[in-house]
Amino acid sequence: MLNYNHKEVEKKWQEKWEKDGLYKTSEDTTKPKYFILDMFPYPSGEGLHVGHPKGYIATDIFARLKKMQGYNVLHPMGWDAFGLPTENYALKHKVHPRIATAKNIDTFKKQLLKIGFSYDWEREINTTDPEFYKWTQWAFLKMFERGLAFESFEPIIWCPSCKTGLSMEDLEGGRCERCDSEVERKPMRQWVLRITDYADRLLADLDKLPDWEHSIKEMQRNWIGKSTGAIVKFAIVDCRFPNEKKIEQEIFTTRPDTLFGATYFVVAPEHPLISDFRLSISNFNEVEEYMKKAGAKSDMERTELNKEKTGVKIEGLVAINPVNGEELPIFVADYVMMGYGTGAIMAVPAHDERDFEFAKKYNIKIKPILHSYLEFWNESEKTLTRRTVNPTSVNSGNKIEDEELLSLLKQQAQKDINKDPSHAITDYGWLFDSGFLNGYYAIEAKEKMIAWLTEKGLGKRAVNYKIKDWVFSRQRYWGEPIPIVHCEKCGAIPVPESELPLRLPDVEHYEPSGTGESPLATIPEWVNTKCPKCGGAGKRETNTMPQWAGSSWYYLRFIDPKNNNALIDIKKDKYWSPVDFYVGGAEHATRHLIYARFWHKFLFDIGAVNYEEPFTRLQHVGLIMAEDGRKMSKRWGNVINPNDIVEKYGADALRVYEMFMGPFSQSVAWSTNGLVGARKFLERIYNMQHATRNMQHGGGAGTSAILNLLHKTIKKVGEDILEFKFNTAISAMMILVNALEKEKEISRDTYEKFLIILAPFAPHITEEIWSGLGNSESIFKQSWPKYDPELIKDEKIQMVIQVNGKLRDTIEVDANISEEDAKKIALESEKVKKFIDDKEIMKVIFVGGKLVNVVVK
RNA sequence: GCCCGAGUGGUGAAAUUGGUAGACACGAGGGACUUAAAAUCCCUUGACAGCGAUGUCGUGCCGGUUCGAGUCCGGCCUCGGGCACCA
Repeated sequence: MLNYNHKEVEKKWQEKWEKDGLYKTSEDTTKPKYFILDMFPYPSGEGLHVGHPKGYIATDIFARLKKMQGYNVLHPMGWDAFGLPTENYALKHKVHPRIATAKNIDTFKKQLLKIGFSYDWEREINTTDPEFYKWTQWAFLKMFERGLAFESFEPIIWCPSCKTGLSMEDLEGGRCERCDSEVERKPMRQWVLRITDYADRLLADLDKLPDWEHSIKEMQRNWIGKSTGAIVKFAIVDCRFPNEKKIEQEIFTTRPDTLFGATYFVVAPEHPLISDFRLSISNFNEVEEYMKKAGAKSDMERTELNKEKTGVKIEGLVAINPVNGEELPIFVADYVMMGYGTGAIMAVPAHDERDFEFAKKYNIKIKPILHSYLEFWNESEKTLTRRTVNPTSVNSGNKIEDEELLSLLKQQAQKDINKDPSHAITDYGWLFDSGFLNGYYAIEAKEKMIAWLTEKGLGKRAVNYKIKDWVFSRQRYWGEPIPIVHCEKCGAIPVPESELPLRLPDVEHYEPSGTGESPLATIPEWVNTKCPKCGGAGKRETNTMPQWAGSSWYYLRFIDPKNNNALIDIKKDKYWSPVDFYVGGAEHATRHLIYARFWHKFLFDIGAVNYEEPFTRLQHVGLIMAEDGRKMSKRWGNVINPNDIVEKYGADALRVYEMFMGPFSQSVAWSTNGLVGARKFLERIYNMQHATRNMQHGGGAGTSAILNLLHKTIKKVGEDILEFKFNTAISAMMILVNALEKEKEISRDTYEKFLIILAPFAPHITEEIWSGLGNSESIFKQSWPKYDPELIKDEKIQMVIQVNGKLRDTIEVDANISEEDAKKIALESEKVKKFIDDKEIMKVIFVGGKLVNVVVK
């Protein structure tokens, strides 16, 4: 038996490929292109574990296939290296983040190189490289020019442990995603990107991405969270002067059709209305106390305590319902959020669960105004039947004119609310007690109400999004400096493009101040500068950009990594963009992938790129769990380093095993036994060289059964790779190997074709065998074998014979057997006869090339 | 609570438009080779009954459509993911 020495072989070929520039990207634009991209890693201090390369292996196999099929393939790698994890690591270990980053990248790269990826390392990028972040800053300035980047003074989310402001996307369950601390609200100056301006396009264009996974699109839709409804103006009146309208307070509602059912009005504890009217509020002390209590609660507590709603009635003020002039009591309650809509709502307890709960607790009137069904008691059968009142049974089809029917619906609604509170939830139905909306169905009533409000100037159609503008500044050191100078005379002035990159100063101390000031603020020689506009004294912006800045556009730079004049050459972008296939973790669905789509659309708007969406096809990679079923983590001590696996079993075994584990996007637990299986599979292939040793090149095509199987395998492997079904591709190759092993001799041609289709999975061992067979050119310069459609046709098939759908016999017949012959053979089968002997044959069903089913009674 | 997705052997899993359920692999059991072990090779391996041929049952549960359902429809249950007082 030959002994396969993976260590020697893998090293040999990795050096040779590197020396020959085998993976250098071709710029021959006459060929079709394919841009296949991994989400570039964040080089942490911990190095890669075996789960990380899973996606990289998949894209590598795909890239190699595409290259062998004649495409110009762009398959690059780089480093997303700015941000808190490195900075915290650096503080802890007392090394400068720059040094730590360089060290971590070195570790990561060494790990990746051992696995034998076909990356074009000449295009390697690093977000912390000034030549790279020059363009991150440039894009920021372009946004600033267009008012998309602006300074805001609204309170933001602050992580006391990371000592920085965060964006909505940086939270996980209301806590800091990075350190799991409870976050606070902190009023401070910050830079914000107006991503909400793009919310509608980000949502609508998801429909233009058919090759994105459904689940990820769904997550983005939920995150953007579009609601359509109306803004309605309520007058706020001081009870002492009922005829004097103080102000108009707007509310947002998705259900303007239920305006007649509003029985109270609520404002968020942070709402300015309260302090503006403090003199009108007779119980201001009580209200103020509630506001303080609510303010002391973190966002976490506020949502966790959602079982019991709290609030305080504001005495001395009422809100006037614009549709009927009714006076509504006003409450302050923390179930209404300042950050969504207008921070004030009309409450319709009969048709909203939350309002219902609150109204019950504080004894507020619950007034139903719509319902959809009636119940009838059948005395003889003693049953209660529920009948939905449907539009067709009603007059013209869309409006109930019958007063009696409406009054029955009203009685039913009242009955249901008294009986079972769960009936009180928002429901669609026919309206009553609603003035001009009486008799209409809710959906139409909504439109009628919007039209009415608009006409009277009391409101208008409105859209609200859950997505918030992107808080874009961090009060930390390790990030891109924001290229702005503050001048007392001129305000915030952009650093001129010619001065980019604005380099991050190299300093000894970069500890966060914790006060909301960036560590950069402590370096006077850096902070103090001239105003680019007036030349007077100016101070540099000291906040830095968040970790997600560079990753929002990095993929473009791979196309043109060394361009000094532009972010990307528009012609090169035209050829290579968009990314044809993007593979990475699902955890980026609502952060990186939304940010990148936003930046890309912006770059498109300013004419910097040609296409509106950056990623055509998107696939998420399933996690690899530890053997104990938990996540691999230092904390559990169950991390497996790919270096150890490569050392012991070889990179090819690792690659084949990770692709064979199960469906690509599913998470699976690591199994060393399974890995050993992959290694054995490769050894068997290596040892098969014996059987081919004496064969002449191109000689002996092999038996027809083997040829048939070979061509079926070529077809299946090619198709499965394109669909990311690597597990079944490998299984097909295993079936072929099992069959080849049973042969005394293997044709050289068959063996070589098989090696080529295996090569993307196991590049080292196949290249070694390939060269050992006397081939001087790399196996990766071969073109992907074509299967012969004639050869994969089966002449004989196993025809299944069923009786009443149950398998009773299988008989080998000609593949193109006629219906008549098939039925005849089926009925003559001894096994079948046993089951139809004493029965009447009702019919016989024939499915060509598959089966005969005899139906008997 | 709301929105997605998924439930198949001891395990990871396969299964064109509805057409042989469990491919392929791991594990387990048995055997060959060996002084012995490892490695390798061969056989068995969904459950139940049977010496066997074979039969019955079987894709989370209940029901339906169909000659025929893992696959389609209706109603549940469980698990995973996302969002979470978003008006």
